[in-house]
Amino acid sequence: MGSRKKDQSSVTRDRLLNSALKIFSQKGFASASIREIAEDSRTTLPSIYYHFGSKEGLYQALMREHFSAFESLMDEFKQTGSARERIKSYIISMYLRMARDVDFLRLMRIISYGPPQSAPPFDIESYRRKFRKFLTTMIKNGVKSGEFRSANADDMTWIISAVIHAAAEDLCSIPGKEVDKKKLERILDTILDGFSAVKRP
Amino acid sequence: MGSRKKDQSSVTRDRLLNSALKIFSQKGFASASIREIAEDSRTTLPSIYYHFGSKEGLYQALMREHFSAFESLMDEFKQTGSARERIKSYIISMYLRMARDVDFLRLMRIISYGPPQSAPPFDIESYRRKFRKFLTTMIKNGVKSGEFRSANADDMTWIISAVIHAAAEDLCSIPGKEVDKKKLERILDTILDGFSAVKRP
DNA sequence: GTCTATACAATGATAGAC
DNA sequence: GTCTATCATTGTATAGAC
Repeated sequence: MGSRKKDQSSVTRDRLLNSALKIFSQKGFASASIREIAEDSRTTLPSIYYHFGSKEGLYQALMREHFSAFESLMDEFKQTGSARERIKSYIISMYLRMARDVDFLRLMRIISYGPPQSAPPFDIESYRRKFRKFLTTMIKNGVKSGEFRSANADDMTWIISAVIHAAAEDLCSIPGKEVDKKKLERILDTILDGFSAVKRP
Repeated sequence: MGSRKKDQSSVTRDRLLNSALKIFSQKGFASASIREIAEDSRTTLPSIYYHFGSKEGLYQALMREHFSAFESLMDEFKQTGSARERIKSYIISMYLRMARDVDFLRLMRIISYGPPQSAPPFDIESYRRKFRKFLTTMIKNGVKSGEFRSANADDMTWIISAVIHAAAEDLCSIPGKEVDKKKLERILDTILDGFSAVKRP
């Protein structure tokens, strides 16, 4: 620890993390073999135990590393413009962030929607709650200001969540991505028209 | 074969299929062990090989059996009422059908969104295409009749697909189901307001 | 810190008795 | 048709040399 340049140890560690993301995102936790991760990283099996203690330790380190980037998206978001603008801007920025880390997105999907208890516990749910609360607040502000109809704000949040969910799914799909930034903007406009108190021109 | 009542053979077969749905839907294909399926069905391991040839044969038989029910939903749908009514009616009927076969829904989710190639190939995609074509046609009819705005019909289809996708996800989630028939109806109304050519009263 | 070699458990599949 | 017993393979994890 504490050397000026990257020593052999941290190089091995980084290579293991990169290969772990690659293999875990392809096969999930249970079906991925640490033998394959060791081979892919061009190190050996005991290196995993030296650096991370166990298969689960490697997995936890990987999750922590990538997850914080999505957390900070909410914290650093600038609340300016109309509710419609704010919602669109945030969802688009989230979409662009997801597009830059598709392998991790795939891993999250496998963990979330794959067999329960097939992966070690990791608190994804608290992030989801934070996201939904963030979104609901923006929507309720839009209702309060008269920009949106006084329909059920939870329903509206559910709809936007379904959209970002499906957009993430599209990013993960290998063949024929259907969504891009422009399409997502159109989709959000169509949906926000359903929220709007007055008809869009 | 061809006995008047259920003979021991078909009883064993049915028990194996029931246990297979239970275990596969909990653990996915790769992580499920046929030993556990044999135990759960209170038969033995070689029975699986006698009736289905292999682990994959058991899986294929299970998928075929449950999948046809969802196929027939489209074929038997009565096309009456406005575009809005037809879309709502079809999505709700699909939702109710899903709610009656949640274990299979979980299995489909694990297969679709889990690790690729961790399960034997089964053509789910052709069903999805059929579903989307079915939906697009209803929407385009609504545009043609002037009931919906002349916005992008593919975007509208994508939105409805995202909704049924998220509703399925909600059905699969163990704790705190958020959606029910009433909420789904409200959600569809809010979304269809965004499609509508005139403002709803 | 990194390697070779290996212990140990669990899996899919099969042989052969009944 | 159903069982007990067993094989070959693969998985996580570790011991010990360097």
